[in-house]
Amino acid sequence: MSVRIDALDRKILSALQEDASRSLDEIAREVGSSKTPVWNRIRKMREAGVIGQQTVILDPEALGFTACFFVLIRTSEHEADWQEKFLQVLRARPEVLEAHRLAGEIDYILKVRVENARAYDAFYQAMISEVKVFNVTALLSMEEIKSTTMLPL
Amino acid sequence: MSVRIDALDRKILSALQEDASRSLDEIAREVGSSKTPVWNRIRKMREAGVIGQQTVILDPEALGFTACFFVLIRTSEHEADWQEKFLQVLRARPEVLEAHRLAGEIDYILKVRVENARAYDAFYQAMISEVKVFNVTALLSMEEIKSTTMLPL
DNA sequence: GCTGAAAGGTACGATTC
DNA sequence: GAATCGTACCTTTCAGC
Repeated sequence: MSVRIDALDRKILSALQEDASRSLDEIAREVGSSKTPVWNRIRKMREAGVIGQQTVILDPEALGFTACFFVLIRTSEHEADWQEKFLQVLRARPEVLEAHRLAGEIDYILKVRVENARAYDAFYQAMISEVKVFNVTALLSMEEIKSTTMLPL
Repeated sequence: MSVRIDALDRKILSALQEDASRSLDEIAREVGSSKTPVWNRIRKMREAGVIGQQTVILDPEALGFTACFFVLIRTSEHEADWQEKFLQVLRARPEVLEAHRLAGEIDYILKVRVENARAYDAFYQAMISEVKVFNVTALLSMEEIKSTTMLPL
């Protein structure tokens, strides 16, 4: 499951994060190695799950997703059953891009991307009808200052 | 700049989001078209910026980024100069994966990925030394329930 | 663990309808 | 707007160092 990641691995990961469309040759040149070793390392890291999904970042605005909310949730329920149900609901809803369970007063935070405020309300109504929550605060994003998936390797 | 996105475009985007490593042939088959039109549409959407960076999702835990914080920031400063400085600071810091300017009482939210709590404190100290903020609340993630970059097309 | 080469597949552009 | 084809390049494997 786990792998030792050395300096060369980190360089490879960094290059892939930046632009996964480049050829092995280019990446090998950039990290100061050659094709085969780079390819073997990538394969191993894929198998180990260090490298996950290969994807493409789309422009949400261009596709009509003009509203982004961060949702702070408090609950009075802390049983395992309730939590399991809640996680299922979150995972099933594609507009929930991120969900974290938190330490402290606020129990959960969600990042929700939708077409507009009405679509958010539809999501909110659907969520509270499926699972009981104590308090919900929605923070509306006015401007996406920064958004990256790149870890600071 | 902007493009009309039709149903076929959406299918293509959806397929690319899911797995950008597949060949044109496979994608064409999946969306019910053939290579050339699919390729032309992808090229146009890339040029228009609808399709952005092609990347790889890495496992943060496997790479030692065990701490994730959501940071709620209030400021007393609302002049353009201050804001410009603040944005520069956020954009320059690679541990800030997301930053949004918000409507309402809380002015900004950040998502910060770091090695551990000590690294977060280093980030926090650095940030407040560079720019004046009124109030900062850090929410510590205990569990990443869900994390995706895929828009619900 | 690295190098080099070889085979099969793939992207991309030109051309044609 | 879509199919066919050709070339250059790219991925993947494997034998030898």
